[in-house]
Amino acid sequence: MGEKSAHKKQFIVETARQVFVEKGYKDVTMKDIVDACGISRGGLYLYFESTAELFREVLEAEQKEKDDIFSGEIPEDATATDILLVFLKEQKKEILLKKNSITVAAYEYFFANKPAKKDNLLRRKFLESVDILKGLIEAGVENGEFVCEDPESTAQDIMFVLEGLRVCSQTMGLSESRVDRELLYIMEGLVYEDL
Amino acid sequence: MGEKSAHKKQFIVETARQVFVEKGYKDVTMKDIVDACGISRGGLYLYFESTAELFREVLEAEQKEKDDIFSGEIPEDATATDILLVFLKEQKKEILLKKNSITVAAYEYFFANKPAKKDNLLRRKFLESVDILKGLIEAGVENGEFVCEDPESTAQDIMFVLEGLRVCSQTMGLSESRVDRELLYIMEGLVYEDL
Amino acid sequence: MGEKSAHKKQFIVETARQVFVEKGYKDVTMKDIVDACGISRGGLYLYFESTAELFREVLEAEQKEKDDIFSGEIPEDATATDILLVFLKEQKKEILLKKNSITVAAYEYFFANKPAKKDNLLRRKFLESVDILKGLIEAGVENGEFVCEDPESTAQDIMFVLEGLRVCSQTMGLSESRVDRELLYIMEGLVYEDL
Amino acid sequence: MGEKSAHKKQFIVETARQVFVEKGYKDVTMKDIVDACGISRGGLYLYFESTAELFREVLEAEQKEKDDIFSGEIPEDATATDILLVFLKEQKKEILLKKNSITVAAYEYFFANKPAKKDNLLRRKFLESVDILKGLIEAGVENGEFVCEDPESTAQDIMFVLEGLRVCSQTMGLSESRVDRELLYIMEGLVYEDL
DNA sequence: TATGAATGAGTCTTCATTCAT
DNA sequence: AATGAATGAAGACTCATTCAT
Repeated sequence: MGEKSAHKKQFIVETARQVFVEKGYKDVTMKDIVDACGISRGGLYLYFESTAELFREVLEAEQKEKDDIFSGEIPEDATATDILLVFLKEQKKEILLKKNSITVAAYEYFFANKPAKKDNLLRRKFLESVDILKGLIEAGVENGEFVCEDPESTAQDIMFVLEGLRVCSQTMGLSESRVDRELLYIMEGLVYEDL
Repeated sequence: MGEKSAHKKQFIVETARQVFVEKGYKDVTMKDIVDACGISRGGLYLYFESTAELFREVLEAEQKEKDDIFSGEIPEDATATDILLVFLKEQKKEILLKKNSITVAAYEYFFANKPAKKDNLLRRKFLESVDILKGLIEAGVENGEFVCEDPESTAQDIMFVLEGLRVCSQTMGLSESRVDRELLYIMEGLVYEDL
Repeated sequence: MGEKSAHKKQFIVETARQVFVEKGYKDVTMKDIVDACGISRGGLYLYFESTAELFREVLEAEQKEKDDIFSGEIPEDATATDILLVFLKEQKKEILLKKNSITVAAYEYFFANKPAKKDNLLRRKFLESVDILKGLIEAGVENGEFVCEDPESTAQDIMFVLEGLRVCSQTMGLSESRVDRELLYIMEGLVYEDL
Repeated sequence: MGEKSAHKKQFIVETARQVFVEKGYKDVTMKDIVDACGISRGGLYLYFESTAELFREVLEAEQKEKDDIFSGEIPEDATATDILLVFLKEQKKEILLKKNSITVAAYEYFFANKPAKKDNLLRRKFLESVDILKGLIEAGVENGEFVCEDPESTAQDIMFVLEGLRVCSQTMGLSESRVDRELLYIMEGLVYEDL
């Protein structure tokens, strides 16, 4: 595949992402992609043989873009609390977003397709996030910001809560205040002053 | 609709439930139902005009069966801790179940269909559960079993965690030990001895 | 068939008439009739084996009701001109009616079903009307009201014009003024004073 | 759509025309068209999304072919009488045709679909014909061939008669002699010598 | 590489008709 | 006579996929 083709492939992936964001995973047809991209049916098949393959590439591209769970800017002298707050704020934003998130499509995809554990992007991302959070909590404990006996479990707990918020937001709707309350609850479980 | 028809309708709902359990929501066609039930195409339409309507009835039937989140047996002299443990154990069982659960289908349905808040079964069930948990925690605090400053937030937190476990289990797979660890984490946050 | 059955049959025919008036002939299903009559599917088949048979009975009932083309009241001392005007006025009313007329359904039926000439109700009615008109014109000529060299051809011409107005009204829409103009044209061709 | 596709589209329209001629409008299914054309179901939908759309194109193609009501040959030195005779002869031919005419299908279509007046092809064609006839009659009056006080009303009258003949022919059947008699009646109402 | 016409399998939905009660 | 549940054939429509150009 030449350079030009690579560009086209990337273009398709980016365009397809929007389609998946808007329609989820299962409802997207090859025609939807073709129409959105303005290319021919045959043309699409030169690059992707199914929506499943295309979706996997969308997810991978997604990963490359934010290889860090902190897409926000973090100042040099930020405390652990600062960083955690930034992280939770970003998660909150994404959780409350009705559209423009690939979340629902990803759930739909992984409900139907169970890749081997090591190939499961959602799982990798989850574990990665747990790890980073764990490090952050340990740092906070170290410098006296946080109180936490089991940083790993706490990190995992936070991730499960976030996943719960995410899915609840998409299935039953969540008000901002309800999300705030939950995130506050998480923070209060960690910071020293509250005790 | 006579008595006989009512039976048939119930039979269809029960049979359809299995189909939804096996295939999720979106992949299920009227033909799948027809085949599973061994009835004619036209016959099914006498009772349900779409898979959506049928699925709603499946969910409602589901609700009627367990109108209480504690389907397990609870002894008269059970402590709050006992009851909470029973509840979490049942949740764990359901979370780890690969199949035989309508969970995935329900998620798929509610991703695609957003009923008004008061009609949203998932939401109703969630809030109901929060309420019951809250009562349980308050009772535990009362008699000195639990330590909890904000029972409602804690109850809600537990429910979000469970929802997170549920969706993670279905999308990335969860080992029993990981679930156990998380549930233990929840319990430890509540019981007195841990402090 | 007992007396009671005859009543029910008549009830079905009358109810079905309304359905045909509203939906034309081809779009009417047995279910439409069943619903309109509030009877059972099987029940309808006891009396009529198809919409075609039912429609024929509707037409026949129609005929019995107005066995005369002059459904309006005609005073004893009416002149030929008076009678002709009454007739044309009634025709005009029917022609301009958007609904409540069986016309379209009848056209649809006879487009698809060509009964033998003697069984063709539309034809019988047409010829009958020509005959009556012819007699009327002859009477008018007799007493000097009309000028007409060939009453039969004139009668037939009038009927063709009315049929043309009818079908044009239903396919392309006709304004009242256009109908008036045409009917006036017909009258002027007959009455003496105009020459 | 490329040149080739345009040909195929035209082929479908022409083939469909025959189907509509044979079965009328309402009884024609997409399958009928597909079978007649020897193409696939999906293929047809590439060009037309319904029988209604297809039928409209058939009508439009019909119009393009004979954009003049005089499809017959008219010699240079023809009199108004000649031309009118040619016109009526063609009309007669079409009226008496049992098949090969799109008439019935058009009636069925316009019974069920009432386009805005300016979009109603039947109406446009009717008014156009009235206009041409009016011009012809005026020319005939000018040179002494015809006697007519109101050429427009007369033209309209002729068109209503023709429409009446057309619909009667298709619903009750008309003998050639009956049509001849009516057309003769029309001519006699115009030409000078008869008075 | 790229196109887009073409295919045909699959699903949805409606309807006339039957038949056990 | 009357009911209405049940059937299955038939038509509408969509979609993944192929293939000649």
